Amino acid sequence: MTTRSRDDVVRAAGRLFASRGFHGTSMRDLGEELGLLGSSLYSHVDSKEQLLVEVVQQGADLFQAHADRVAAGDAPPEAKVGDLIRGHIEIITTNQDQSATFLNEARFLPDHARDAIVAMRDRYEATFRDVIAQGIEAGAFRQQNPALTTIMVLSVLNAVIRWYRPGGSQTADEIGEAMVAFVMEGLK
Amino acid sequence: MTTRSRDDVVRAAGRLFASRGFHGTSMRDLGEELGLLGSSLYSHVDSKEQLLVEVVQQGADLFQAHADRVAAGDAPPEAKVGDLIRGHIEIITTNQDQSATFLNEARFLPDHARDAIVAMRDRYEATFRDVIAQGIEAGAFRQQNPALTTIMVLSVLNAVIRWYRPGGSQTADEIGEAMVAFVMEGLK
DNA sequence: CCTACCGATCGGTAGG
DNA sequence: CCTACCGATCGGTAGG
Repeated sequence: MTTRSRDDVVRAAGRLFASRGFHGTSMRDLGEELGLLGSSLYSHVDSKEQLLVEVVQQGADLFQAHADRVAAGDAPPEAKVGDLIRGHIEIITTNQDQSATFLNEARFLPDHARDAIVAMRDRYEATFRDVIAQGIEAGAFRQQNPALTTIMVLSVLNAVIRWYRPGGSQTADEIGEAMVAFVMEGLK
Repeated sequence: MTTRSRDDVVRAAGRLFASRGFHGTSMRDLGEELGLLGSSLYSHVDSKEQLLVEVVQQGADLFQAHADRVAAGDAPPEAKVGDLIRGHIEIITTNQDQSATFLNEARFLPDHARDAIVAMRDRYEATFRDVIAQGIEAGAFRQQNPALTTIMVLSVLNAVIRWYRPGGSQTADEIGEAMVAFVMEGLK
């Protein structure tokens, strides 16, 4: 094995934070995962907290970038909702470590970083909510409370990180399409 | 403040495990929460792990007892689904600490205890699935995959622990009824 | 990236 | 329930 890059360290941190939790992972655990000593990690990063910040930020960025892309498009609300869902599932299933760390460990972030992540999550939710509200206004969806609907939709989508396993009975795409069908049925 | 009972210790453990996580809670933290030293806790319990086992078990028992009660009744499947949902939300909203610890920290249980909890959760899911399957068979619900539907329904219900706050804009009962309405719409 | 540490904190025990 | 500890482990640093 050759020498490790900073990115290798962050990626390994995501893996361990996702499976053992931030507080359940020691710097020595992380070193072992990479074949080096815990103390050697400090030539790549300043602190354990910094690793958490970066992994969570990566997760948040993936979701936000995707939502911005969909929101900027000119598709009708119905199509946008489908794209939002498909993208969300794709991100979770292909970036499980960052997604799980973002969804489960963000609460352990230091105050400043946590505030920033909460703001991003709120903006992400707002994107869903706005598109759903537009669909209601356009008459494509039935009358309903867009805020509550958004929470419920994201609950189902986020829970996928809890039960999805690559190589399981359903592919990531199948799950995405099942989620789209499920949500569309609820919206109309 | 008078002397603490073993039950006080378990309850306080639930509070801290729910908010800081199992690995983010030290026995000294827990002692402080109760106004005594960490070492004094060992006159009430054998280990920190034992506390986790008990809190998670309490959570699991609440859900399971409720599901068994509904399943044993002779109401039609449609009514049973509503009762299962209402009870689930009521347990989460009135036992937030045990519910959060059960839902978020069970993965940190020692192997033997975790296996038992996973088995209980599977049985709980099976109760939902069976009632939904009965509803489909009876023609009350549309044709669908009961296993996938159950996962999605429980995803929405379990996520309530993440956003419900007592004294918020919606009462626990209102949330329960909103969940029943949402799920019923999806089932039919 | 390792050697060799540091002070702080961890879960837990003996004895009262 | 406290006093007084224990060995192990924690995040992190200095110096090479």
